[in-house]
Amino acid sequence: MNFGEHIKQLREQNQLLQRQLANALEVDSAMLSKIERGERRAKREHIPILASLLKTNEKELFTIWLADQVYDLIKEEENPTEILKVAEQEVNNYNNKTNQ
Amino acid sequence: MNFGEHIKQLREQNQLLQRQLANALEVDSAMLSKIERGERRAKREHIPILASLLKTNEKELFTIWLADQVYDLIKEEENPTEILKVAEQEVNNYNNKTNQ
DNA sequence: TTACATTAGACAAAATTTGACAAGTCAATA
DNA sequence: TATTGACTTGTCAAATTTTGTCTAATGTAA
Repeated sequence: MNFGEHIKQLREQNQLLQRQLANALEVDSAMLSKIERGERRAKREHIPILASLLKTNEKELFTIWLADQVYDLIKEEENPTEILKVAEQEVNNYNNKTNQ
Repeated sequence: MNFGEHIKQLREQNQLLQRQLANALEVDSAMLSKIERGERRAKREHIPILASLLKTNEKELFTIWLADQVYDLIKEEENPTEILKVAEQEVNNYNNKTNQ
């Protein structure tokens, strides 16, 4: 489930209209439509507002939001999993350096 | 090992100067210095040139190059590993959809 | 000192992203 | 069939980000 679909699903569960979410985020509803379809990106500061309105966990939503951007970066490549693996090594490597 | 450090190491192994690599990439050497220090990003079309001059595997270098961008995206976050995990689920999910 | 390699800062140019607006589709219903 | 409301689409200028050069600085070895 990518970010946009996720938002859409939660929005429908909560019986909200795009217009209402859009209003809360201070964008027009065309913009929210784009966000749901992944044509535009929600802003970082939109996440807490969305989490609150959609009654979902903010950290989790934030994680999905960022994971979506990671996915965008690698989805067209032939070895996306390998790329993620290397990125993870970087993360672990950095953790080792700072935590010792 | 991030992309810049990697390039630098290979460059030194091959006893090349920044100026020489820069020349091949058609940028000035200040630019190559920035690339090595991660202050600027190499272009996609730089990768094959670098792989060739540095006598290293192009695909692998390309993977490191992209992994670096992924890492940049998540390194400041508190749960980078979790973000990668979610991104990987996306990848797998998409593979399932298209391969069945 | 001189020469050469590398780095740093500033800045304009280029590229990308953003978001509003207007017009469009679609479905429900009067 | 006309209307209304929800959502989508295309366009475009504005805003933001990224890029790469230039100049000056720093480091270093002869």
